[in-house]
Amino acid sequence: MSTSSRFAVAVHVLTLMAWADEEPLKSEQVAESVNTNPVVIRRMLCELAESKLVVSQSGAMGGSKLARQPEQITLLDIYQAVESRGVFSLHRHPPNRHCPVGVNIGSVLNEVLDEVDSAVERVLANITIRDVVSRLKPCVSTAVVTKRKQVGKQQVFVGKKLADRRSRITTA
Amino acid sequence: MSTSSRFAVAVHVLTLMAWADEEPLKSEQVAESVNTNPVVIRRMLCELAESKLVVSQSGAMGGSKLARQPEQITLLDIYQAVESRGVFSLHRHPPNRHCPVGVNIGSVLNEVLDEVDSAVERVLANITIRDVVSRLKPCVSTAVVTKRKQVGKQQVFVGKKLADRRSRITTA
DNA sequence: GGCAACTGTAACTATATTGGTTACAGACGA
DNA sequence: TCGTCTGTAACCAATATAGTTACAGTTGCC
Repeated sequence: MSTSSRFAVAVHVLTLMAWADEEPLKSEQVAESVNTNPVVIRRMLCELAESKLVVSQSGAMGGSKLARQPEQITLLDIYQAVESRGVFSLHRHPPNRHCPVGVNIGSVLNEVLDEVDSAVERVLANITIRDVVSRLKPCVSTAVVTKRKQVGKQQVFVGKKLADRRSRITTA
Repeated sequence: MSTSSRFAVAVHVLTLMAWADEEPLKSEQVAESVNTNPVVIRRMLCELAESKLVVSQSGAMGGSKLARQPEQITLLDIYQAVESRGVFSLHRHPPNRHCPVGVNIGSVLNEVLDEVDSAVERVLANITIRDVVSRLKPCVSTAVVTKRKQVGKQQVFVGKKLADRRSRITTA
C-alpha cells in the first residue's frame, strides 16, 4: 500500500495551528514540532492553502494560521487536500484484454475500491481538528503546568495560555 | 498515500483460480492474464500460500489453486496476506517530544488510523472471491459464447466450461 | 528607502518501495 | 532421466516521498 506520512504531518500542522489559536506560525516553528525541514512544511502549507484550510502571509511577522475555525475543518478535508489518490491502486499495467477475467476485473475492483474509499471518508468526515485538539489536551495538561523558560537555542512552541511565545513547554 | 497494486493483483490472481475451478494454474498463465512477469506472480503466490489461501505444487503438471472454496476467502484475507501496513503511516521521524502537540499527536493519530483501518476491514470482510466471480460473470457471458480457437503463439486461459485449456476466449 | 524576516518555489539529492528481469536449484510426473 | 514446473536470490528500473540549498518576491519596521 501507499502509506505516506503526508496525512499524518498535515493533521499535525493544522492541530498546531488550532493550538496556537489565531497566532500565525512560521514554517520554522512548525518544522521544529514536526521534526522536519521548513521547506517540507511550506510545500505542504501551499497545498493546504489551495484547499482553503490555511492562510499564509509573506514578509516579516508573517506566518500561517487556520482559514476556518477548528471545528469546521474535518480530517476528510485534510485527506483530500494532501492525498491525491485513493487507498488502493489498480494494476500498474492493464490486464490482458483477451482473458475473460482480465478484461473485467478492473471494473469489479473499481467498485470495491470505491466502497473502501467511501468507508475511509465517512470515518474522516466525522473527526474535526477541534476533536483532535480535545483528545490532545488531557495528555498535555501536566506539560502546560510544568512549563519552564527556554535557556538554550531558540525553540518556540505555542500554547493558548502562553503570553510569551518564546517559552518552551516540556514534560521532562 | 501508498497505493501499491499488490492487493489488486492478488484479487485478480485468486479470481482467476476460482474461475479455473480446481484446475491448477501455472504462474505463466496467471502472469499472462495479469500482464506481468511470472516471477512477480510466483512471489505473490508464496505469500498467499503462507496465508493458506492457495496451494502450489512443484514439478511437471504443477501449478497453484485455491486452498478453500471461493466463498470462504474474503478480500480481507487477501488484504492481510499481501499488504503489510495499514492505510496510513505516521511521521517518518518522530515529532519533537518537547512540544505539547508533537509529544501527543502520535497517540491521537494512532487512534484515528485504527478507526480507518477497521472501516476498511469491515468492507473487505464482507466480500468473498465468490462474490467477485459473480460480479464478473455477467460481463463475460458473451465472451464465453464467442470463444474461438487459438491460432498463433500459445495463449492459455481458463473457463469452467472449457474442456480444452488451450483454447482462447475473446471478446473481439 | 533600506534592512531584516518571512513565504513560495525551483532544483537537486537521498532513500524506500514496488515491479520487472535473469538465473538457477530443487521438486515431480511421465 | 528428462522436461516442466515452483521457489528464490540477485540485480536493475521506475516512482514517490522526504530532505536540502538557494533564491526571488513580499512585507513590516526603522
